[in-house]
Amino acid sequence: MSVAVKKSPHFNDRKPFKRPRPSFSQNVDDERKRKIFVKANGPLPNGFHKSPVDGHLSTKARKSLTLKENGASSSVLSSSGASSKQFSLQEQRSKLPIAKGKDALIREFQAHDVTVLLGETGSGKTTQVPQYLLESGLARDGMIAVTQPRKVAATSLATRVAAEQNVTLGTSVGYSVRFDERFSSETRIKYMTDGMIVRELMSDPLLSKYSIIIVDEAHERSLRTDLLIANLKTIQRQRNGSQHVKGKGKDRADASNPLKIIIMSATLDAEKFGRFFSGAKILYVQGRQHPVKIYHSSQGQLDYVDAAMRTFFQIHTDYPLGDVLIFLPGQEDIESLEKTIQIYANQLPQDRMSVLICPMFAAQAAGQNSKVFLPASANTRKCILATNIAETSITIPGVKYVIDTGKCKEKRFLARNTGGGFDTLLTRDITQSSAMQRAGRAGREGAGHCFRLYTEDAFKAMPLSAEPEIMRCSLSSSLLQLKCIGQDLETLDLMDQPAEESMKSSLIVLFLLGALNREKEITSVGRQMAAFPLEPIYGRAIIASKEYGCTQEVLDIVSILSASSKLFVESSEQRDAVSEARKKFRNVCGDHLTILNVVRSYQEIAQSEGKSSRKEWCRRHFLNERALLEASDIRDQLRQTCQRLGIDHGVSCGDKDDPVIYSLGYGLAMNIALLQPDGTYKQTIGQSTVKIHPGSSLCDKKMPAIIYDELVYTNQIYARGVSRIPKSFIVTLGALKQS
DNA sequence: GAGCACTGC
Repeated sequence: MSVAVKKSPHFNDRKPFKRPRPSFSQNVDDERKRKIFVKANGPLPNGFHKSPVDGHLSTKARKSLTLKENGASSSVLSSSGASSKQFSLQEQRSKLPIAKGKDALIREFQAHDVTVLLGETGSGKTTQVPQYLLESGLARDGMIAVTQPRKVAATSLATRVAAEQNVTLGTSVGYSVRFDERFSSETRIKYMTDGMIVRELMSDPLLSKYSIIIVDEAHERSLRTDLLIANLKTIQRQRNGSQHVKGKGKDRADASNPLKIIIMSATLDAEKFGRFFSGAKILYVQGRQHPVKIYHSSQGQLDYVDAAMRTFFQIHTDYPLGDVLIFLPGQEDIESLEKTIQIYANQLPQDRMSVLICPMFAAQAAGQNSKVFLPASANTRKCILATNIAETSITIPGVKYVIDTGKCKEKRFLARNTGGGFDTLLTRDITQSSAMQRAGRAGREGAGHCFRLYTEDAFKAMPLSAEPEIMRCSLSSSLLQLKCIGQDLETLDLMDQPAEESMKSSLIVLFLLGALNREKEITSVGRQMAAFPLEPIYGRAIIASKEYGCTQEVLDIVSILSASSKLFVESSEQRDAVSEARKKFRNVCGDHLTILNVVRSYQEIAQSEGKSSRKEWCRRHFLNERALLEASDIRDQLRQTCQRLGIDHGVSCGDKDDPVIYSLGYGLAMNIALLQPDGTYKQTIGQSTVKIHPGSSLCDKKMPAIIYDELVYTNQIYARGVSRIPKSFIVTLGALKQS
């Protein structure tokens, strides 16, 4: 396996790059001095074990549990006719760290209404606990919901657990995510996204179908997880409250339907969940991970891209075969590092392992991203340059070495008192839990190494975990949803309360959109907006499209805008070809109608051509077909909502542009900027000077007035998704606002 | 002339 390499690489000193960069030196001693790592002596940082530890369960600073060994097979499984494959699944189950604590766990779940279960990766808690609960009968006749922040997690976990239960997916074990669900009346364990169950709150405020709700990955503190947890606390009080009051309890319809809550989280921040649910039992399960040796840089690295490059070649020359995963904040750094590594790799001696570079980031075309999953040819080391996409969303096999720059990009909403605000997208230091997660990526298949391009002191200075999303995103969508079920952000018992400015700004936004009245009560327009699974601004645009007779067009545009994949794929290599291909769809009005042109052209192709020529057409025009396919799912869903609300989704304005712009204008009424004499644009609400984003079709165009989808601050404040709008219409909108 | 982490309904 291991390949002998010479001690010192003979790289020449040519500096083909703009960035000032210390190069590898040419003699051995110098090179050793330049190594930027010290071996980790003493205790490893939190969360890493030098050797795998067998699972056990313990309570911290509470009475300890007596552990009972559990038999190899468990009684819940329908064992009749179990195949050998099934048998080996059971064997695997019983070997999971959590299996030893099974009986103790069940006892604790039985005794407590709320349990906080802390477990490291590989403990098996997410797949096993729901099955333990089911077999113990604790769920009674109700369902067990297991919530996940991500769709893929929900579906793949359900598939796994159905296999372990030896049932067909969708029978007793199922899942429910947007656009995809598999469950039936007999479903007892349902994996679902947290967004899905928050939506369910609107039709069933007590979530009465579920007798146990397990909130997984709670430490991620996603917006929807936080909203769910807050609601669960009140729901539990309502459903269980009367239990303890004898006599009176019988009057309540739901007294017979108590709710158990299990919060699952990584180890950090445990106490906080415990405090929030006073009286919650906190349990710990140890995980099973291969050991990862962590090295910290002996001094801070100002130029982390350069440091990553040097570290990569240090690994490449000194360490045996195994792929390297480098975490970088964004596309720009990835592309720059890709070039540098490639140039040096080309100069490697013939007898050395060769290097295969795989860049990976969300905006990249899907085909390029999937390259990382293919095994590299013999004697080749894969070097994966990735954003945070590889931290939680995607697991790459074969990674043995991780290089962590300690940086990531973070989107943060800056609320304004005037209503709305803008997003910032800036590079910042990661958190300790993120650093541990990144390091863990080296220990998926065997022992690994993680090289941190920051000092141990810098690690200790990092915040433990990320600030909850609710503290740093726009709240208008959540506020509207809460208003629908008679709740308010201000009165809801949240784990962390968002800043007052942020709540105020979202109130103003919803008021200006006509979703709330002056008394902060939800209006009928507001209810309609909330029915759409969209940002309120786009819900408003659809409602306005009814008046302008262009619902079909607005649905087409809004579906693309709310798809998660980008419509236009990035390819830095063929920038000219891309802009040439894009010209074909360009509409003078701007980006929204350009999108509409793309959708219409694609629909034409889709009607007459087969799957493969559709694909080819997209490739030729540098379009991301995934975005178009996803948008078509979203459009179907929006059409259903329209139908429910009595909006005719088939109404079209044909080739007219103005009705579409006007409808969008209703939603984007706060997102208007006017051209200044000096050629810049200035917001009509708020004081900021904004620039049209270079990716926009209106970039460098001078329009008297524009509407935009969003503002993003990077180096300047950029308006993205821009269309021109007649000044006279702004007056109309303004007049409407006052009425 | 200049750029965009990741989710979710």
